[in-house]
Amino acid sequence: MSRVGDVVHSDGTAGGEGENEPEVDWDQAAEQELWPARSGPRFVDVALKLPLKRLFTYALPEGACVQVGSRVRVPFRGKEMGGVVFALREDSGDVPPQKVREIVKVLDEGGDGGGVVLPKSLLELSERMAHDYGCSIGEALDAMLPAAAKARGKKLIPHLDLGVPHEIAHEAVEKLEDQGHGERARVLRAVLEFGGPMPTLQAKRQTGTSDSPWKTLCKHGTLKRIDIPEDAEPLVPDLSEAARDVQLNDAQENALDAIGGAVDRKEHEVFLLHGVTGSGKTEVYLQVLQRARALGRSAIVLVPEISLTPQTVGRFASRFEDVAVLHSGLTDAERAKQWRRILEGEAKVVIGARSALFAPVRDLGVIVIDEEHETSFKQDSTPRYHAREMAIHRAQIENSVVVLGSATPTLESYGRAKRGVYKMIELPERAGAGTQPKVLLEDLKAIAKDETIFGVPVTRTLRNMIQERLQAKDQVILFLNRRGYSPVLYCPTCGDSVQCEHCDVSMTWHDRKARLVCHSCCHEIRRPEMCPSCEAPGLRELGAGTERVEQAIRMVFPDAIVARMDADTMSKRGAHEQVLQSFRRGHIDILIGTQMIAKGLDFPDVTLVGVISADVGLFVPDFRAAERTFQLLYQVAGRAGRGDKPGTVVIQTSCPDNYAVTAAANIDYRSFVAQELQNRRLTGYPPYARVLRILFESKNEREAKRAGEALVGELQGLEDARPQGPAPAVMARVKDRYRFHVLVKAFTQEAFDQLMERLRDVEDRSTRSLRVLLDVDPVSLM
DNA sequence: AGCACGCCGACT
DNA sequence: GTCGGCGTGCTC
Repeated sequence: MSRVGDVVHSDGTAGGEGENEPEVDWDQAAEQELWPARSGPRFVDVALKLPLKRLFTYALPEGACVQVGSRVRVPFRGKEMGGVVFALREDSGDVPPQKVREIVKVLDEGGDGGGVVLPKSLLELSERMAHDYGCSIGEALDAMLPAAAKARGKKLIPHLDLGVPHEIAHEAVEKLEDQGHGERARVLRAVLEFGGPMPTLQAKRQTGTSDSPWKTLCKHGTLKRIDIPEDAEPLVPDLSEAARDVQLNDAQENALDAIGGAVDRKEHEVFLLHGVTGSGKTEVYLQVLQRARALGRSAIVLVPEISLTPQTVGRFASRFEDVAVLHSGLTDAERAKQWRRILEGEAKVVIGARSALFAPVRDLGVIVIDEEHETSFKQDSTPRYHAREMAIHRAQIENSVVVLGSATPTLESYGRAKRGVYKMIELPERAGAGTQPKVLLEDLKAIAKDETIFGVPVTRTLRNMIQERLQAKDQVILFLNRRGYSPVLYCPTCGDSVQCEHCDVSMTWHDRKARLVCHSCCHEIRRPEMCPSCEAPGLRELGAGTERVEQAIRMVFPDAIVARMDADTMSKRGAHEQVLQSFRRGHIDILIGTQMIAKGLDFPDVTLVGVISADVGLFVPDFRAAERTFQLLYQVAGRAGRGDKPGTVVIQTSCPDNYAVTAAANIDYRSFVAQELQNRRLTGYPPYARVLRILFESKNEREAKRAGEALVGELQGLEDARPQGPAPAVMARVKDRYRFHVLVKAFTQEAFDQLMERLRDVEDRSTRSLRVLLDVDPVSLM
């Protein structure tokens, strides 16, 4: 009997009884390069971007050429639709000939014409995704292909170039700054630093400005607008970090040997690179990529969306010539272009967020998944795939190596590595200068009255340490994973708090905006004069968010330069980069923020990190609550002492005995994982089981609950599977819809497969009033 | 998904 | 008498 955590082998597709079940013999498909055959009617099975789990058969027009993987346009229900050819056939099968219609247009002919089609490996992967996550092949392909794979033709891209000599432009920047024309100054500086014609779009994004600043500068002649044909555009312009090979330490060297060896041998293997923060994982990735490139093989690097900064990208881009960067900021046309470059073999190293996994590179040597534990690798809309799992499948198909890197691996990955399904590689020490920071736990239960400032707990220890760092001209990061001013507005008379009228959550008070905001549905209201339930006046702010922390810190340290970074202050494009740049240049003393600042930032002058409260999220009824708290605290702590100076971390908490908190305080992954594995074993959660979640949503509470009950009833008596619920989801009501979920745990692979077979089509139970959603291996129970 | 068909209740 | 709610079925 296979263990539930071992699902990394390909077991083929589900048995198909349907008339045109998407079953393709890929080896055979590869042999059919010469198509069309000389005679006979020809048909193709096409996957359409619909939630329909079957393919549709179309006739091939006289003289047309297609291959498996060609994109086509077909008539469907009176409309034209895009699709992908999934199989070629001699006859129309069970479909009556009069029903079969003809393809309208073939977008990729393939074959000798020099055209390119989707690589077979990606088609196979789409089949895998459809199978594993219960979606249609069309939906899977839709998630894999760029939005506008159709965009073509060379258009002119507007660029900005200096209209005056360098020195004069420099002077102009300063003049503009003095005159208070900050926006114009920033744009001009950006172009100046770019060192050549800069795409107007990029200039706007980087500086977070509108059209008017650059237009004014053009009018004055300081800048001039020039149009450059699409092709000539540089692809990765921002090479901020210099290219140099770093000397690896012994641990890194061993890691490189092991991983690089597998790459050299063209073997499929998965490595878990478990390295403490600052242990130099990135340098290992880079040299592994070099090994792959030296063999002419390609590579894909997946990073969490938030780490896709110019710094990260620059580090990869400066080391390789042929890099393509795929990030969410690209327009459809830009994305399509990068995709095309990759498809045509021009770019062989791809770096990007989740969906970059599907970049159509050939001869894939290695896939790196950095920060493997990040939940952003799981897509939160259909198809709800996990990029880590799909990466392993792709690597199996293409005989490539996967490197999963993290300081705090998920229990799933750690469990598999421990059992030898993955190869574990440890980097136990910080590379280069940094040493692990000293961590202090401050008990908020024992806090004195004068240690609460404006409702924000700032213990004497934390306060003194901030003071010290300010004097030493070091920098401080203060972390609280909750935005807004206060998460609750409560009534001292009756004890109720203001709830969202559409959701079952307290509304968060935003002082700057002077609005009450629901963080679940974004509904906003003005602050009520009196309590909505008892009509008593005098509603009070309870608890603290980053906005309130900012207020308190400015109060206590009036001379410090304080900046806040959270979803509220970072809405403008480019704002993120701008704050980080000022911080890097030392223009900010104290940076306050949410998890946005917890990850990946590398600032050598930060010698103190304060966690205002470690408790946020600890009591969410989700089996991953402890894991997430630990990861977050560990990552934040890792921001301190990255340079030569030693760092200190102060964690304020009401739960100083909680194992997730203490393990993070000791920077001890092992003790956390040992404890958490024990809990997971006792409660029957991953890695000891795989979980399927079925969510039922309806405006009628009873309807949602009943649908859940019906499903649980049907799933009784299965071996090695345990359905539980229905229970209200962590968010029990959102936008007036009641939400219940059923969790099903499968303890063996066989049980899981059986369950998946039964639940493959649960979403079809959706009606006008009831929404049913299937989530395989959920990362959140919200 | 999106759209047509067809079935029952409550209105000008 | 119709209008319109919603369940059912189909799309090559």
